Amino acid sequence: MNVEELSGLPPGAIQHVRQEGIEELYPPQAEAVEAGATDGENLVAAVPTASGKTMIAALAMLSAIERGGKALYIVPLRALASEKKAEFDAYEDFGVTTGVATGNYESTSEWLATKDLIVATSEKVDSLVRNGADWLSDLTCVVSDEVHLIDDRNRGPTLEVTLAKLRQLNPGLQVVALSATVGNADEIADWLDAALVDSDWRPIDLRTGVHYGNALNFDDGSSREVPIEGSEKQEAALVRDILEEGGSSLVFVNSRRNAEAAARRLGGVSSPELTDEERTELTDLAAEIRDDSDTETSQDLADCVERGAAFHHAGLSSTQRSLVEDAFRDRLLKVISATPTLAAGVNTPARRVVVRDWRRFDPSAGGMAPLDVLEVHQMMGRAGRPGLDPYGEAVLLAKSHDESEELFDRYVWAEPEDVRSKLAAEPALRTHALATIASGFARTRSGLLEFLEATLYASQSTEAGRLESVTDDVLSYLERNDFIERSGGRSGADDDADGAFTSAADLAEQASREEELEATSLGHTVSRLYLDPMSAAEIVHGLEGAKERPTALGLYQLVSRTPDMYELYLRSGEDETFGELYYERERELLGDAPSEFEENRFEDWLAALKTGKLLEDWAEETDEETITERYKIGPGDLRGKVDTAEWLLGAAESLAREVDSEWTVAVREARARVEHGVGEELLELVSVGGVGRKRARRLYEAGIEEPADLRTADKGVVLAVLKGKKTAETILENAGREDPTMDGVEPADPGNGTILDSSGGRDTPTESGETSTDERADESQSSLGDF
DNA sequence: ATTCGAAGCTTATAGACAGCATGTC
DNA sequence: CTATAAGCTTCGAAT
Repeated sequence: MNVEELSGLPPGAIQHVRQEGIEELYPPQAEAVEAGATDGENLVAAVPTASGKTMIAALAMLSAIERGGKALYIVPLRALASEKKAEFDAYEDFGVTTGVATGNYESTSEWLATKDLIVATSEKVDSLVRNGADWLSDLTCVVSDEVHLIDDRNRGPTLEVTLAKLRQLNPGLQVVALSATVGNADEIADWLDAALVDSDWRPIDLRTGVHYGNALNFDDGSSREVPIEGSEKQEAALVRDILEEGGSSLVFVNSRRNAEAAARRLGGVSSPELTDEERTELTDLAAEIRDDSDTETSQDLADCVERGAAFHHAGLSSTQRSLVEDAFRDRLLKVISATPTLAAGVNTPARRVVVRDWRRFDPSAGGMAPLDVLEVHQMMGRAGRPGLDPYGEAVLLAKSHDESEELFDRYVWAEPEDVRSKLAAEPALRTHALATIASGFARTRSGLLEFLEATLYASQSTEAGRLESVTDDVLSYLERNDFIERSGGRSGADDDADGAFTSAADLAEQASREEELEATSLGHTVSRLYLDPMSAAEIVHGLEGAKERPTALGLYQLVSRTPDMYELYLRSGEDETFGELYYERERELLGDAPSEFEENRFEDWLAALKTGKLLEDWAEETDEETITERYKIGPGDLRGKVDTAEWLLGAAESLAREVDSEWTVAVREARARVEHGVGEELLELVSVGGVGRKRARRLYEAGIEEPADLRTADKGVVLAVLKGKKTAETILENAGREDPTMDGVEPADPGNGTILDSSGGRDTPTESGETSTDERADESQSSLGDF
């Protein structure tokens, strides 16, 4: 189908598509159009990555917008949200505006109402539904990208419930679900009342194979000799082999450490192939990476990058991840070794993909468990860069002939697994049952069950009554913890828990005499805050049990033990370290500690203490390098923890207000301290624009203790402390100083001179610059060892 | 004695959404 | 209870 044949798009859209160099639609795209994608029909497109899925979505969204509607594009990752946003921004040429809604990249709800197309994470959409964003009812088209993630134990139910809610909210809504190729795309299509486009077609040929010995054998029967030289590893031979032809590669491994070690080795392969120009650019890139964060991980990454290789995992900061991804896309980096982060993330295609490890540690399996076919296929799908590579190659590594056979059977020839709903898991249902009741989607037990009937779970469920019994467990949990109330009707729904209802009439009759379920004020708050009810219960309980003002550590440990915080892992020997810390600071901790004899629970408690201690270190201005080294984590982990703590403590503050806790202020202060990473005494300074933890500390040491001091302090001192003239001016201006200019001001040593502006400052205490730089340095030295 | 390397033993294990209101060094 | 690579430590052989 030629793009000229498309109808119903905004004027200019076709021209835009042609400017992108697209004349003909890919077969799956044409199929999607024939299935009614541009006519508002529901559609499930199960097609490989990089086969033009976004185009299918775009055609549906643009035609919906042209008909006067509004479109929503749901993505699983924040990084993908910004990637899509950048892509859709080009539609502005023909008058289609795009907005983004994610947790950290914020647009106000009113502002989103003015946009034609909105990109959001599934959680954000869920949250918007809970908070009743009124523009949601204007939606006429919803796209769900990577819809197979419904299978994900943690986040799948959110997507599933959100789609069900949007459809209920908006009966005429067009749903377009984009999925990787999965076993049961037809089931998903049935669930969504959608037409199905199920295709293996790819714009670039993908050859998959297994490397064993010196040979690379492909699925089409062809083979290629890839000899191993000397003591090099298989993946090194494969990377070298394709690099000699000018192709880049992506190596997937199963742990961070392996990713780093592999990148170090692969640098030896890429380095000799670099041109002088590339070397210079890579040196700059390495400098940017070191600049972003001063940690060992950054150093290691920068060292690899200088040699044309990189590793990629969640320990990297988001900046570093983007730098690596961009440089790889620009063909500056020749090889990346990555954990699964890269398989599901933003688009980073390579000529050759090597899936080195096909087993991963999984404690629930008691050891190494094989990866899902779907996951391996997702990795392999990264092979082949449209327009750059003649074909893509995906290679698995075998160490024996038997393994080679197994890999062919298990992954090369195998069909991906079915997508199975995980909604009946109690943690998921706990959250979504509350949200569904709180936002008025259901008012009774049977109403809730009726709503759940509209989910994929119900359409897949084989175990009759399972959803019902989990629902009852969850409802009684919610009631016990004061998140919902039952009123009217007969008391207790349990008496009919075992008799599954059969007809709609039964159901209606049951509903009519059934008690009402209503969220309490606390329940509403919890739902709106997007907290797991169990987290909320833990926090409320902890705050209510506090006899005296909670310390920062107490609050940090409290939020760290909620299910919403991904705890740090307790390493061997650390149970002792943190056991000691626990006895030392037991009094600060909120709530009841489990007994030491309940081993698992006590260990969780200590793991939360470890996480809490990390947050305390951060709030005591310990530098990034020290923390990452002390806890053996990457900069990305630290920022992630701080971010989550900030969110949870913000929520905790709302909860504290809700239950009239007397510790609201303590919570707020603890939150502000993690947010800025500073001690209590710097909280005021840090509120001035341009002043962060480092600058605040230096200003404080120079005797400038609060924003008011900035307005009266000697400019020379300020300049000496803040280094840059421009920085100093901006900060003084932000502090509200009348005359912030630094023209003609010379840096003045605060140590032996006056701190006050000689021309008449007011009440700045001269004696307060006493915490000397040396003292602080000593402090951080000694705290290094006390672990 | 010193150095180097193979062999044996120990150790540790992927990812990342969310409130609210604005901006680090 | 299922694995595996990396990174130590140890031990032995070659220098």
